[in-house]
Amino acid sequence: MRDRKRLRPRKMPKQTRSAQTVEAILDAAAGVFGERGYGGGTTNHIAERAGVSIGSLYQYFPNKDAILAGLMERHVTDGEREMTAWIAQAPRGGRSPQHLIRGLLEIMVSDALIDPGLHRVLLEASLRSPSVLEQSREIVDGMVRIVESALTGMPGVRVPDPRLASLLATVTGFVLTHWFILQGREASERDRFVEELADMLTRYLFE
Amino acid sequence: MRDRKRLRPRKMPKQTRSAQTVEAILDAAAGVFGERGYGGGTTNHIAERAGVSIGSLYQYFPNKDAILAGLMERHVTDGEREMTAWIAQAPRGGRSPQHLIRGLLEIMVSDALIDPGLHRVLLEASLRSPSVLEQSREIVDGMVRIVESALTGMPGVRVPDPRLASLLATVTGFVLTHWFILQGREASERDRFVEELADMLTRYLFE
Amino acid sequence: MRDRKRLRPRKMPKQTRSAQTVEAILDAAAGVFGERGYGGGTTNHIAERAGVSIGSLYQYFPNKDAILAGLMERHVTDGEREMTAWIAQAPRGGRSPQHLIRGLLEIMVSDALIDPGLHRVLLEASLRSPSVLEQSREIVDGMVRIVESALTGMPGVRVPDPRLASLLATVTGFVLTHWFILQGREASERDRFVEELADMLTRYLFE
Amino acid sequence: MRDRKRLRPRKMPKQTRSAQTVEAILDAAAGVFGERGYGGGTTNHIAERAGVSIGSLYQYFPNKDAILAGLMERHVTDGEREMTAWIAQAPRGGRSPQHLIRGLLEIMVSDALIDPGLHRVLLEASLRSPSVLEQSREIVDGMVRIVESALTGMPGVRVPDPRLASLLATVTGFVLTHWFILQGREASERDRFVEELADMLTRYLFE
DNA sequence: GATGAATGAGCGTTCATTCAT
DNA sequence: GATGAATGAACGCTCATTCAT
Repeated sequence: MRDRKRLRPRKMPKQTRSAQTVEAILDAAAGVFGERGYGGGTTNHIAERAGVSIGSLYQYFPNKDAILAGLMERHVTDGEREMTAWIAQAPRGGRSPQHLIRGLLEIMVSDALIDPGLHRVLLEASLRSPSVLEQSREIVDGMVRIVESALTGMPGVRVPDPRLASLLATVTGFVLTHWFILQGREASERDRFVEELADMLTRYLFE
Repeated sequence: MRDRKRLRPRKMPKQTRSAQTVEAILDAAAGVFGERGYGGGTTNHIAERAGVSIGSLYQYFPNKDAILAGLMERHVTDGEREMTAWIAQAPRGGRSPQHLIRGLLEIMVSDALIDPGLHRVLLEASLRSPSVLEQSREIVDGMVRIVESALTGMPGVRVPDPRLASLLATVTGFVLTHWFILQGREASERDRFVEELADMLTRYLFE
Repeated sequence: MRDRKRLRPRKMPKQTRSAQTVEAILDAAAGVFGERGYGGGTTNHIAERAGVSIGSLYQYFPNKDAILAGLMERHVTDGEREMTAWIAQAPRGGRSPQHLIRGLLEIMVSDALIDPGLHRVLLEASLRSPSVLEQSREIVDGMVRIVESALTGMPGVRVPDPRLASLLATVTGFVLTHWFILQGREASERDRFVEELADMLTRYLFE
Repeated sequence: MRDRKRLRPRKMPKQTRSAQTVEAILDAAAGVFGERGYGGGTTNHIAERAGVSIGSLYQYFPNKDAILAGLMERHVTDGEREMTAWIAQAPRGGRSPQHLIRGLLEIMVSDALIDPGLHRVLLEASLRSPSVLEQSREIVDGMVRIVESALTGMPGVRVPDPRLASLLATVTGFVLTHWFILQGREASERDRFVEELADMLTRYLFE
């Protein structure tokens, strides 16, 4: 219940200046959390780095968790858009399922590589706070729906329950790519790993 | 450097009383961390619940993180033993690879079900603290080795690189089962999910 | 390294309110340390006596030692000003060297008499913490320079090395007066002692 | 009143083994306090370094301060013996007062040089604890008596009040040499300083 | 709206000392 | 006598959050 606080920003900034402030705070928070973790990054650090007063920060975000939620939302939107775009254009190229899947995995990987420190914090947060967990669940659900709709109508699909299969495949892709990034291994290893993962998912989903 | 603090217990308890104290502290910590999270659980809470003074707690554990590490180690030992035992006895029954894999997944699941709250904290900690991450990496490595040795010499293995395949399959099994448990879904769903996961891994590993 | 923490105040108080807060903290610290010693005086005691929250205290002083350093600096500034003023006006009166020296000693004595407990703590601190020792060394250096410039150009000076003599005489005056005060002896004794000390220093410095 | 605890060792060790234990504890305490200061050195450290259990330590010393007092007493006895010996033999050599005084100062200096860290702690303690202050006052009194008896009957003494002069001269010698040592300056400087100090005291005491 | 000084509950941890074994 | 596990009051200090200006 303690964690059920509101996570929405306090005001929907419609004016340019407000939007810029929010953006500056989120940028600063990404940096601070990425470098020092969630517990190690203080709201005062964030405000200072954003160039606003701590009072202003609390005018836009009701509490520290809400900053994290804002970060998560902003971060995830791009990823979803990329995935959708990839799926939409893929059939046109007439490429193999394996190619489709690899492309999705690489979107996830490059997404996580932008700022591994921040990713670690976002994952940590989804374990720590029920409300953030809820949010991350919605994100995964969004991705699952994208994948499910892509699967539907593709030739050679072997799984009897597309919903369950989409869930399993998506979560596997999502969690495994992130797990790998957080290990901090080298780029050469990473390609081998992604390739193998794509192979596993392809064999699972297609005949 | 800050995270490189010693996580080893301060003294190896040789006397019965000491061993009981350590055990009581770990039991209490499992409860406290499981209920309130790592950040929310205080060392004084743990000591109180364990029925020892805070001073005694710090006589056995140099800091809060070390309690978590102790918890992790204790928790993981049982799991590894179970997995090894299962693999050792499986061939005798002449069962299918699918059956072997399902068994391993179920060990992981029941392991995580004992105390989901604690599991959440252990996962969270491995994202938060490099030294705990190191420890969890060793744990996964241990499981990977177990799986790799099981794979070697089994008929019908299709993967060219058993080491990589073991890593991928083990991590997938480990992370996905935990991910699922942490979602708090129902038992009926869970069985379907584990079955599907076993199917995916079997198709990946075997012809 | 542990002792090399910053001792400077955290923020230069520019607003009136802040300056008052800093002043209140220093006043309270003088009282608390004087009564209970450095180790016996807690930062919470100081904050309470100052009528500010412990958080505010730490907004102006990064740690406990810094409060002591602030105290030292504030305390010493007055003393130096008095000594300089005395030396500047002394020649005008055409008084004897003995008179000049007695005056300086009496400034030191009355300085120490304002709050003997605080003086004890300041001396103690300069033995305990290298950084405070550094600060006290600078203070002594300041006094030595004042004395040396006074000595230069006075008639009847017999010492060949004015720098060394100033150091010896100043330290002797400073340390001995403080030592005497800390003995807690009576006022009548004190006058005899200061007189004798002045005699010794005069015979040392002048023909 | 809090500081008026008993500082005497709990038992006068007449048996060899007890005496050895006490000695070992004092040796260990000298090392620990010298290296880490009084506050930084714990009784457990001392016991460990002495090779005895913490329980045994408290069998011989009622509290931490008593260890310091024991250290002070042991340390000072040698110094007094040396000073007495020097004074006793000096007249035989028919040496100058200046020579006598320099010898006394050099005893003090070499005394302090044996372990400057420990000396710092002993001085600090005499500022911190009234009971240790009392003890150090007795020590100084002892030295003053030695000096006074030496002064009596020497030719060329110019001071009218030998008791006061002995006090002033002794304290000056004692405090200044210690002050200088604690500055950590170089040996060459030290000789100049002691010479000058001897000069000052000689001019003060003798015609 | 913006500011930033002020708040204070509560944290992890220490260490002199005791006392059952 | 000797041991060392156990004690627990008390410390310095942090930081999310508020609210008077």
